[in-house]
Amino acid sequence: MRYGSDILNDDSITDSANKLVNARAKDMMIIMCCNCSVVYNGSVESNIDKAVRTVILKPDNTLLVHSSTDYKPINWQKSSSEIIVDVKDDSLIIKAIDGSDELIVTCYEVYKSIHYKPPEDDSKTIIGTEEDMHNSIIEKPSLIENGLSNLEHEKEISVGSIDIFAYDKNDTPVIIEVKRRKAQLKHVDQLHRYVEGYKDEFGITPRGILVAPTISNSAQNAIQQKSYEFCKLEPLSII
Amino acid sequence: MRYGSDILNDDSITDSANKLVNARAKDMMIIMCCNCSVVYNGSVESNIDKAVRTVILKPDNTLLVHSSTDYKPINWQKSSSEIIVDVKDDSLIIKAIDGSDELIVTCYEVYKSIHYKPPEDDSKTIIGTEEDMHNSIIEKPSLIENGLSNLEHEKEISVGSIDIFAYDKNDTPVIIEVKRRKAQLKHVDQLHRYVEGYKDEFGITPRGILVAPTISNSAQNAIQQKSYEFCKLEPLSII
DNA sequence: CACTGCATATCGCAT
DNA sequence: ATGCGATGTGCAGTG
Repeated sequence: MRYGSDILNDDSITDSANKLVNARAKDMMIIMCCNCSVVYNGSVESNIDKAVRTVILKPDNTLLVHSSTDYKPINWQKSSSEIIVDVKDDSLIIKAIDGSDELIVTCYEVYKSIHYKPPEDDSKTIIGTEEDMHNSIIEKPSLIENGLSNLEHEKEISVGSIDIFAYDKNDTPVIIEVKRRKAQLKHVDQLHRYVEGYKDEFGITPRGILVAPTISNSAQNAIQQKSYEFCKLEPLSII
Repeated sequence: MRYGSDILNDDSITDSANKLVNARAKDMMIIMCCNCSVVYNGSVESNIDKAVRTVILKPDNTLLVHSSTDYKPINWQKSSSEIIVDVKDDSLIIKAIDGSDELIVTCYEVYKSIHYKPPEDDSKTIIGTEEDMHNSIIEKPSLIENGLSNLEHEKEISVGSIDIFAYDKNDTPVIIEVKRRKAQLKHVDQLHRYVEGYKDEFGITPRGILVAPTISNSAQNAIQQKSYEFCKLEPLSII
């Protein structure tokens, strides 16, 4: 029963280790179904007990340990890590070290492995980002309101970078903060910082406009309390 | 050459699909090395061209498509999705639908698969979180300063939840915001919101203290400009 | 190197 | 369901 519920041990630990090292030398993707425990020591410390999991070791040195639930790996190390493979006490040990961050995967049995040579590059085209919203507004400022002029993208002030800066029809400066998802309190905070920073730096009180597809009730309250404005804009409606 | 650089096609698409459906019915983890293209339509739209990648389908309906680089999958759908498996035009199609979010993985060839029954639960113990810092402060307020009293954890006010609220030796209210990483401008924003909110709600001006292992220069400037305070605390030093 | 800010962020928890 | 806030957030872009 090759792919059945009984897990068959294909190789000895030594064989698995040799195959792994060979695959690494050829920049291959490595996926292992194995019985393993994991220790992480970094800015936090974590432990997971011995169990069957999926270990992925990518040619860029990313190391992922996936459990049977969730989007996120149960443990991982980023591509900036150094990989050290070793056999000790009949276990296959994969260490991924990134400065003082250390991830150690100890594999007691390797049940199945997949090794393959990945494509050289693997790109993704994506539409509907916040950047797309910026570009639409710059091209067509009337999406926000009529009469906006002298638009600046990513205007740097002392307390950060304003998404879009402009002047309205009365020549009042306008600070526009754009979000691709529902606007929340922290986004009002961010707009508030830019408005206060601009005031401190230039001595003029600008308008503040939060642009997003929707806004939470408390963010709406904060907007009103501070006399800012909200402007509804859907990321995918403007392509 | 079983795990070599030549990728051997194990099964027909129909066989792969049947095995996949069987494994799903048994709540198994499914990993496939396959030649696939992916389309995502949700709050953004994305496309990736046909190439060899790693597809993981978890029993909780998480669907991940991993490329050969990076921590993040190149495409994915969260566990809240519904999974539909189909065969069409000699391709294996996996759809993961979550409301109006739709991820479609089209597999043209399945080179290798791993199916296994995962452990029932797979927990992780972790030390050094922000919550650990909270608990240490509550147990020993002198980590911040001497004379703090009447500590409240997660005190709710109208504009959010204060990590730790207390009174100092002069009975002045103190708002403490804790971070486990380097404090940044947005964290000063957050503290600022709580301080202003408290002022509006209770008519008393509280002190504001940001607690973190380090702080960025601009955050330090903002702290001083607003007469808040910074208190250095390492997450792992207080266990 | 430090720092800001986006992300299909995800995820937990409380209302 | 809505919404806030942490995350070992990761990661690109900028100065």
